[in-house]
Amino acid sequence: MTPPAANPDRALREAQDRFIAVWGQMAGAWGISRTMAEVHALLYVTGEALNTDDVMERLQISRGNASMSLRALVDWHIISKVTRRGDRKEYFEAEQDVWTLFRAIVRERLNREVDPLLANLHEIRDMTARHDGPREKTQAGASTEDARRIAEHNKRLDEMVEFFEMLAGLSTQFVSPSGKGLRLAASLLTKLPDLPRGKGERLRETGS
Amino acid sequence: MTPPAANPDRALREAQDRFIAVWGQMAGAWGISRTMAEVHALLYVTGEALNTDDVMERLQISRGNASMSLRALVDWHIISKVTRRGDRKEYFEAEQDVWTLFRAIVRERLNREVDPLLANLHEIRDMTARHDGPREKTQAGASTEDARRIAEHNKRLDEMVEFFEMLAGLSTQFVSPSGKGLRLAASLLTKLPDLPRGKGERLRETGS
DNA sequence: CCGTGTTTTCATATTTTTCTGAAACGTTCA
DNA sequence: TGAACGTTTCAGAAAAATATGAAAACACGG
Repeated sequence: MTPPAANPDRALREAQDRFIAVWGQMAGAWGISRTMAEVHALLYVTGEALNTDDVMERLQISRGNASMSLRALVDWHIISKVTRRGDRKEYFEAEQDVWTLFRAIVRERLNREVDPLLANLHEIRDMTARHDGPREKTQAGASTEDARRIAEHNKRLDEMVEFFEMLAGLSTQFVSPSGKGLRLAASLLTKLPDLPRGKGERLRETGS
Repeated sequence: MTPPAANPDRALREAQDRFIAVWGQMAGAWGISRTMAEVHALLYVTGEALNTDDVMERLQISRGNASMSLRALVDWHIISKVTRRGDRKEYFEAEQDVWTLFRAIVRERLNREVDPLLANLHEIRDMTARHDGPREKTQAGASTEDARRIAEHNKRLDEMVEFFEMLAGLSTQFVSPSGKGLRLAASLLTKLPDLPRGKGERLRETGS
């Protein structure tokens, strides 16, 4: 499956290609398209600044596709445009620090996915806000039963909102200033086995 | 866009539908298909145990689709099969604790995505292992230049491997025993502003 | 304001993913 | 064993996501 590869150049090229393929498969995990991931992989793994034609050629994709993908990656802030004096072409290079890369991805997904989700959850929660207390019997029927079901519904939503707010807050820490939160995460790993529960700090209890 | 909804039942139903829609949009983020997410949302938001026909009807999907989705969700361990005495139908109910749900998802993605990725990265790293040191000039050409490029390549891969090993380790903590790691994460949030950097702590360890 | 080299756009084509529905397959109970 | 019920499978249909490529839009230098 992996022929020894005679000379260094060949080995390097093969390793790069394989990295690109593997990274491409992770596309789903990053929430980007396969090709985008491959373009990023190429830029990352070569460490060079490449132009659209380089990318087209190496990845065998169309100009339009390359252009779109590169732009999207720039929007994601994980590659950046580089211009060379005396050369009208635009070059692109990938962020080389893995942590920075990861931070950018988390930040972006936070903005694109978690924030909107939270907004929606809040709205949804409000839809049944007025109905939950032991209020008047809005209709004839079993208002008590209704109230119970709605109360449970609201509890579920509240828990979910709380959870995602926690997640968003945590991610923001991870992401913001200079990524110090991340280092923390790493250090956690090494000293976690016996975790330092700060104080009484129960965060809920969610009895099913 | 959101009519006040006269009676409680109606409000509840609308809130549920909207939750299902919103959750369905997050499907990509969880790495599952839209319908799967909707089915899960339905089970979660109603809090009831439903059978295939209930799901088909409420979501307006085919039997095959419902069956597939339910099974996949069971495989993901985020819903479970429930059998009722004296009823031949199979019912399904969703895990109601958000943290448990999240843990299940993380665990699953760890197994399905991160672990294979790490295996691949290691293999890829090995492809250029023999070429990196200031070794013999395998071929005629500029072996020094080759060596430099390969050394850089290896450095990039090593960093990436290290990163994902950290991530895998961290996630495992998050996920494993009884989710104690998660509680920790939450508490972090509340006391992070001034983070407790342990020591010089360069993350490393992880030797393959 | 042209000419040349480059990038962007976008309608159309292609590929991939997801869904459907009906047949095949189990199970249980008389 | 076989009728009644229920679940799973899967080939083909439908839908969604991606890619292509040629034309339009840009950007300069002259």
